[in-house]
Amino acid sequence: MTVTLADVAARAQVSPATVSRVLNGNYPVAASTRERVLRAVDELDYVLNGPASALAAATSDLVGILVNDVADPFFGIMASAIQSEIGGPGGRAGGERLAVVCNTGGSPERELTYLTLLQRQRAAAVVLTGGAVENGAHAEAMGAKLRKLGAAGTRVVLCGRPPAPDAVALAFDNHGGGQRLTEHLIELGHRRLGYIAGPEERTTTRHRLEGHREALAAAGVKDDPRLTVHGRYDRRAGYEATLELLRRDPSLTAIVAANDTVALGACAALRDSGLRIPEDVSVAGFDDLPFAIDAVPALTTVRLPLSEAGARAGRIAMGREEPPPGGIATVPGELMVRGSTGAPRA
Amino acid sequence: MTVTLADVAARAQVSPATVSRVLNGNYPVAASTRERVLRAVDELDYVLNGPASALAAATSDLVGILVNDVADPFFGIMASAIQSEIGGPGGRAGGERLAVVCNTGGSPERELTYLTLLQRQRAAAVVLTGGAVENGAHAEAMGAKLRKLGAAGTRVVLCGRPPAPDAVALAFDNHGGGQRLTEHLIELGHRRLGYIAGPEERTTTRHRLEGHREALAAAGVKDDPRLTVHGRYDRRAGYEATLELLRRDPSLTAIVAANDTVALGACAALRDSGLRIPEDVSVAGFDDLPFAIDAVPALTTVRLPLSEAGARAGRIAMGREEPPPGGIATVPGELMVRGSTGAPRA
DNA sequence: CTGTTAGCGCCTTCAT
DNA sequence: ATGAAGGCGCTAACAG
Repeated sequence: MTVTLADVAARAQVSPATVSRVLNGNYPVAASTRERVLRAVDELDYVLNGPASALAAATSDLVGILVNDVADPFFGIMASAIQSEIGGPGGRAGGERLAVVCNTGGSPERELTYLTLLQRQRAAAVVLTGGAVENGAHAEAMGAKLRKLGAAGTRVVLCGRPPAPDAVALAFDNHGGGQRLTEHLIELGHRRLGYIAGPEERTTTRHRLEGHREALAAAGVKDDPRLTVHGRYDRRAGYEATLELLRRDPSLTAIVAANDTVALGACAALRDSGLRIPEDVSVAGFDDLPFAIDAVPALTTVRLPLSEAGARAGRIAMGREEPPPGGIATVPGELMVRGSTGAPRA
Repeated sequence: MTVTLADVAARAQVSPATVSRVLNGNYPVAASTRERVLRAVDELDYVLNGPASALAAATSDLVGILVNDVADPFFGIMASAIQSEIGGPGGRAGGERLAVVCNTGGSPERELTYLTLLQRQRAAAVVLTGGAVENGAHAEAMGAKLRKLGAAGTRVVLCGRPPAPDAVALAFDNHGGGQRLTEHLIELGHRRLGYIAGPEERTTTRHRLEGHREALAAAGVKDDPRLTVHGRYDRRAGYEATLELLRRDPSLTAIVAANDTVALGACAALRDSGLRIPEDVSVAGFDDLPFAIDAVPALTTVRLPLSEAGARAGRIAMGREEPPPGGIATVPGELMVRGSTGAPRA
């Protein structure tokens, strides 16, 4: 029924092994023979059987990419960049590798489940993106799983995620970025700053928040715990948290959001409350997603090189670039000062 | 070295066949036996070999998703929704299916290449998203490829893509949406409308543009060809096209953009030109991506139910929902009137 | 450079 | 309800 390698071999009058060699191109084959084989492949419209090939060779052309949610540009951009680097020569059968994108929704259980599924597929590599959940038990389970993957020959790379044993890590400098952002606001003269943080248990949330607090402390600004509100990393959380912050302290002059999406929600809440940005309240985000520049006024934020980091993670995962020394690199963020922040009202 | 099914069988003191049956759960096994097997699996930390399993069973747990670029929320949202529906029971070994996301960049060649790669993987299903390129030769090659996939047992679903033979299609009503949008502007009193279209050869571009022209014709507004500019589906194209349109006709009072991203670029260009929205020039987009509502003023656009359509495509691809009658359904868009459109200046 | 020979690890009739 | 046996399609030594 379906055409197999043996059929091709018969038609080209060579052995199956030779056909395999031509297809994989990792072995010398006479030009004339190759020609004949390729013609037979074409005539028979033969398509290699991936599973069979993977079974025999004990490797596959699949690369796993774990994200919270591809619908979120933060992850979509990284996934896209990773993917752009996993193709190319070096692999089996044409060097084309497929990206398996897994939406974990940030759930530790799903992360583990997907890693097992990728292990089952004998994935060539796995890239985990975004912050991790802080939970001892889970961290341990995760570490064990990553170790097993590594032992099975799957390269593991963390992208925008804090370092972990047994994995190469490209970590974003969330701490430093958060710090510089708040320093910027303090320099502008702000003293009453509201902070809309992400979910409590995530590393990203904690690091950005710690940077913020450090900047406050360094400037001798007292950190009023009532001015920090936690919520999810989405627009609605930003909207509601802003209303809450305004309720708690109508005199605040700036709002720092966990990320750009949250910041947009904050802007909407401020507008709906009749407050001008930045005349009445300054707003800052984090990430510098594409839409940040189109906010009105344009959003002051910390630019993370998502695309560059993703591409690099992809290359490392493919063994096309050396891992950073010690297996860990910190990717800095860049403060982007735009129109949404200004001097506080008098 | 690596634990195999036989190892599990030995430890549980049953035959490999029994272990297989327990793992796949599609065959009666005594509760006590199952118990023993599962314990052995656990103790040995056994992980099924996907390729071997796929080879023997002649099916895989992979589902292909073709997109232009996951970094674009338009595609990211659909990919995310599709993915959310491909898991669940019904499949092999736990029913978890993996999504293989393929960035085609809109290139016909890459589309074909990825389809071959998915065919090679014996993918359980493939969902193609977004508009198609209009090109006879390519359409034919594509049709042939889809037919082969279908013949090999891979379910093929088109999502937000015009119908094609041998595939179930959920098509967006780009034509109708484009038409209603322009009708809206005409009703507001606009007569000089600039149109920023997408790339020439794409179905999405053509359908939206035709809807626009039809609305113009119906209202007896002459369609000045100089007021239509083609460009890519990105912000920069919108920016540049807007400057070009303003150059060609400074008297225009409205700009209709190919999509929301392009519309943001248009807004930026207008602001930079010192023009107010909508007092001087109205702007409209298409898609209603999440950021559209946060534009200032909020963007009038046509809402496409990307998430709903993606979810439905995913269910159909998994055989969990009946395909629409005739294999074709048209998904309507909804006109969202917001602040970026208003009456033309006097 | 090419053919021969064994599996890779699992599923699935066919018996029992 | 369980076991035995063959083969899924390909690759990787090993010869030649």
